[in-house]
Amino acid sequence: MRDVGARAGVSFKTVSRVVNGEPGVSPDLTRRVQAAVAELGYRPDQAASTLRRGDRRTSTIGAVLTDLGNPFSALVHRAIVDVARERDVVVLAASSDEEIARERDAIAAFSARSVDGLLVMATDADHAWLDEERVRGVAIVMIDRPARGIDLDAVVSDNREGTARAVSQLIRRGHRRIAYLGDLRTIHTARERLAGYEDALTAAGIGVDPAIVRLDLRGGEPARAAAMELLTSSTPPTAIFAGQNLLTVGAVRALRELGLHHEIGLIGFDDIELGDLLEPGVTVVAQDAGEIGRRAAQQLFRRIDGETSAARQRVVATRLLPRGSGEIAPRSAR
Amino acid sequence: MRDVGARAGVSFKTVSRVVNGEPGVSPDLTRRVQAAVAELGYRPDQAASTLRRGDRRTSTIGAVLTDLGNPFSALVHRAIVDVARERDVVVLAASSDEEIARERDAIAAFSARSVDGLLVMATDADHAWLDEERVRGVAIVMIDRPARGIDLDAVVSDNREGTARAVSQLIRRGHRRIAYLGDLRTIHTARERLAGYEDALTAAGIGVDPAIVRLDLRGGEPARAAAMELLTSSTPPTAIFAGQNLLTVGAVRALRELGLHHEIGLIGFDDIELGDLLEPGVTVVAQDAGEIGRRAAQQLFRRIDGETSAARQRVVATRLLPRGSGEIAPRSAR
DNA sequence: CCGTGTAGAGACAACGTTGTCGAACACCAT
DNA sequence: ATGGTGTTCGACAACGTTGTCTCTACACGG
Repeated sequence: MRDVGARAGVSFKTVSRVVNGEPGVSPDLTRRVQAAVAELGYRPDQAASTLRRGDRRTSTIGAVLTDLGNPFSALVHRAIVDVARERDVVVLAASSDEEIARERDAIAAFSARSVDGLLVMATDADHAWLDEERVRGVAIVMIDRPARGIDLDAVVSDNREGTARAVSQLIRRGHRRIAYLGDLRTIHTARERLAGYEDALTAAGIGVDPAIVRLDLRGGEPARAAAMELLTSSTPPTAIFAGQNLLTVGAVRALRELGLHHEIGLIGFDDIELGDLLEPGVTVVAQDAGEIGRRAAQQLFRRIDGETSAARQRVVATRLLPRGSGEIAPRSAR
Repeated sequence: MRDVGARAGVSFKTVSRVVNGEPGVSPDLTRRVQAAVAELGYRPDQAASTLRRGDRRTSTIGAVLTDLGNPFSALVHRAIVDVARERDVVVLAASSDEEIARERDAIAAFSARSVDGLLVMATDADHAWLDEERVRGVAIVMIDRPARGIDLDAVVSDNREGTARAVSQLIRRGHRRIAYLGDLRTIHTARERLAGYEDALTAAGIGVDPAIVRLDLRGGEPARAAAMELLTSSTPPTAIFAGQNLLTVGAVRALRELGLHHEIGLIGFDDIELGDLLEPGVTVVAQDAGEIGRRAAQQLFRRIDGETSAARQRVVATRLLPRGSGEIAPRSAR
């Protein structure tokens, strides 16, 4: 700035005025300063500017997602970045891999860089410590899962209802013995989906048989193994509900291996790519990842802009996409 | 810092020393300062620190990818963030959507925040202007595509060779009439893959028939339409090579619709999820997205650490994954 | 012709931090 | 007792900006 001022024959303060479009600079000087800026390739330092300015805004937000490589997180992230771009805000992102330590490290790193806001896909732990950040003036909105131990905005899917609707459909088709494959019970959404499964069975007057409920499955391979075991047991299920996208893929693999993909009903939670091209197509409860990211980001910016209403949980509806596998009736009902 | 100093009964400079672990502070004072830091919940301001420090490092880098929601970009991004995390560096990310204006906006936004380095999946335009950033001291490594008009490090797939190998395999199976579906010719990798296709045909003494080469296809639907047209023409191809993941999906859909998926050969560039579960499995030339992101990030940090050797292009090998569709022989050769 | 108002520009301080220097003090050898 | 040498700390300036105040010059009205 000093150099630009020297070149234009003005003080550096006048350069500041021109750069920020403040009124009260004569057209003549404005032109000269702009020329000098262009010649020297000067660009203002945003960090120094925020340091001095009153509002202390960095126009930067942070997003902590479970796994940036997972399609669901990736779509959420993309939506966040798109909303942020409209406001000339940039986004820092990190993967927590469901580990609280990583999540805290990421938030600390973002906080040290004075982000204006945080979007967090929370691991399963008490999040009361987030209050420290809030006190510092950081806006926070939870994504996909509410926070425990602190009252914060959240944007989530209707995990429980979506799952219940899907399981009810299996029941309507005649299934009575429906197995459940679930992710880590420490994950809030996994618990919600399990509850939805139980809701549907209970509502239909069918008890929950713990023998065909397999939980804490982490990824496709454990899910495949669990499904194999269930299907080859003496009292196999006639349908399977898989509570997460990778688990659904594992179940598909097991059904293929056993040649049962046209016999056993299957519905998965969360869409899987090309699910419609498989034989049969894989029926899923699809989440709207883009909508979740978008609404969370919008809410975050409302908070950053000073909205002070009570924290609120917003639910984004899931959609049941019938593609074949979920419409298979049990042999007994054909 | 001032407050912490007051509380501990020392000057704020001593607090700075303790916080930064500088030697020469008595154990007694160190303890008192640490206690005060904890009590007040003090955390240093990274921006102010960088402003004052000599090296001007922000421990922040920026990544401009084509589409953060696309699985390929997402995996690259994830790998970058993982490498950065080991060095306590955070990552800003943006989608360019192949638009040069968006790319420049993103880079300008990152630059204003004084990133230490940039990773760029370049749109097809002259990138000589990137020199401005380099002059400012920003390290730059190109991802997936080299930069035009400026000599910069790059980490890319062996698009041309990978495609040639795959097309050669189709030829070995007996195919003579192999159609090509390609993305925008403005994209560097799309041109390389097309060249690989031509290489393989030429090497086998088969001419390139422009009638079965369809270019500038943007996404799955145009690809499906093009494949439908080709397959229903009077002289249809016996095999298809699809030059991008979404185009491959489009081709699969067309083949399904026509019931030709067990008749016509198909190989796609870039892996598609569940490609192995389709009937037949989809043979692809798989890129190692994680490796590309990892190596690019590592090279970037070497530059940030001061490596000054000449710019170099690194090639990450692709792998041909035979899954069925690429091993179908033409009717004439059965 | 003088006083007053106003536009335009610069001087200065401050944001939170770190680099540099020097002051105060303790300790040791002479 | 004297001088030298560390050790420990604080005062001060500076990083690149912006907010506030002040100063100058000029136009205008009475």
